[in-house]
Amino acid sequence: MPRTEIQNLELRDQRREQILIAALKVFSRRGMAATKISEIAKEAGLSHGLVYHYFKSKEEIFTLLVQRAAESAVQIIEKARLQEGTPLKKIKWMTEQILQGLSAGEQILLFLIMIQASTSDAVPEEVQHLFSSPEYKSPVNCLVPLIIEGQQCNEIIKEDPIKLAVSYYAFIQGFSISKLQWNQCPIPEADLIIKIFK
Amino acid sequence: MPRTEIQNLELRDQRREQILIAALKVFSRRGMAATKISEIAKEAGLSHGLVYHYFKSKEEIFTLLVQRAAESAVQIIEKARLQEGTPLKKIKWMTEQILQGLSAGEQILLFLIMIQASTSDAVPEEVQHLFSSPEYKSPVNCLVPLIIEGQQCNEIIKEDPIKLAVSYYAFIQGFSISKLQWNQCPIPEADLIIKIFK
DNA sequence: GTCTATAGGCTGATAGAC
DNA sequence: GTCTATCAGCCTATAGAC
Repeated sequence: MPRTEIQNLELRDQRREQILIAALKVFSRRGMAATKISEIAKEAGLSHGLVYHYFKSKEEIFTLLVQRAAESAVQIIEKARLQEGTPLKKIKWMTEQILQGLSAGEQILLFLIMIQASTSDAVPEEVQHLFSSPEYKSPVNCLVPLIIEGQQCNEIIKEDPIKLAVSYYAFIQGFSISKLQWNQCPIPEADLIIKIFK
Repeated sequence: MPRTEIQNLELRDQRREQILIAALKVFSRRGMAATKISEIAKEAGLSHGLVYHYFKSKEEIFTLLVQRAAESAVQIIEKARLQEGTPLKKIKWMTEQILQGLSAGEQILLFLIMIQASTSDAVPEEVQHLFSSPEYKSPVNCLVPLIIEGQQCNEIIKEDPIKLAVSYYAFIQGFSISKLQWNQCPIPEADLIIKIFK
């Protein structure tokens, strides 16, 4: 009995996801240029030919993953804003979520691919456009309003909010890297980072 | 009149340095794998053949640069220890030096190549050995004694010194990346970072 | 849908002329 | 010391069998 249309569509999505997850793993450790399609295929447990059946090119896969990572970076901030409590409480909550996510899982891989995508020149044009486009909501920009709110209720020090946002995000990105450099490295409590706002 | 032996040696060193500086520029923006020898040659203003006259391979150039970067990372900490004042004053002085160095010059390029070398799997074996060898003095390890000193004179909070060192270094690395992502990004004062020690 | 075989292009590295 | 021409190997992407 042949597969139904719906089953085929499900299989298709499943395979695509399988390849994307494998690609995320390899890209985040080796970078876009050094990653070979054969490595992605091997990680996903299928032939390299099949990868090209589901995706047009290596660049397409990379770009897709970067878009996802960018979305998820902004999402966590949006989630924080919906949280109960004062602005600083929201930031603390978010920091806890992020630090926890860094400890395990693929959350850290999304961070790493974002760092690679935004710091390397050796990425597809589409990715470069993504970051330079005016619509692009950078995590720093998303964070600024929350910081200003905190300043208005005297919870956060009266310092240039952009400077504070950049510093905060630098911390987060720095930790992702530290974790990669030294997998067992101790993770600080959210309070330690929050100090920069006081 | 032919060149003397000494002039030849000078020329040789000069050319090597010229190539190394060009390579640092390209590597730090494109990574080890995505960098082509022809790009290094072009940046240095000479033919690709000549690069191979001075260096055995692309990997050799990359490894050399990483070694330099590793040395310079530790050097700044050593310099700080020789400074006058209390431990926290020394750390503050060092932070000012680093933040200033990030603003311009090739100091930031050394940071970036260190980050690449220590976070990517796509680097020469020698580089991987460098970081995993027991003799390797990581910046975090070099910083710990200074932090402990500060704790002993009640200048620094009684928190796991390794955790503090990791956090400090995470910030520094994170900031290098932020600078690359957004060249005009505001630079915080050293005091803002020092807060994590209080 | 999935695989294997292979074309085509690019790049690291070398050889040899000047 | 410096350059240009060239080789050899690898990797992306495709074609075609099952």
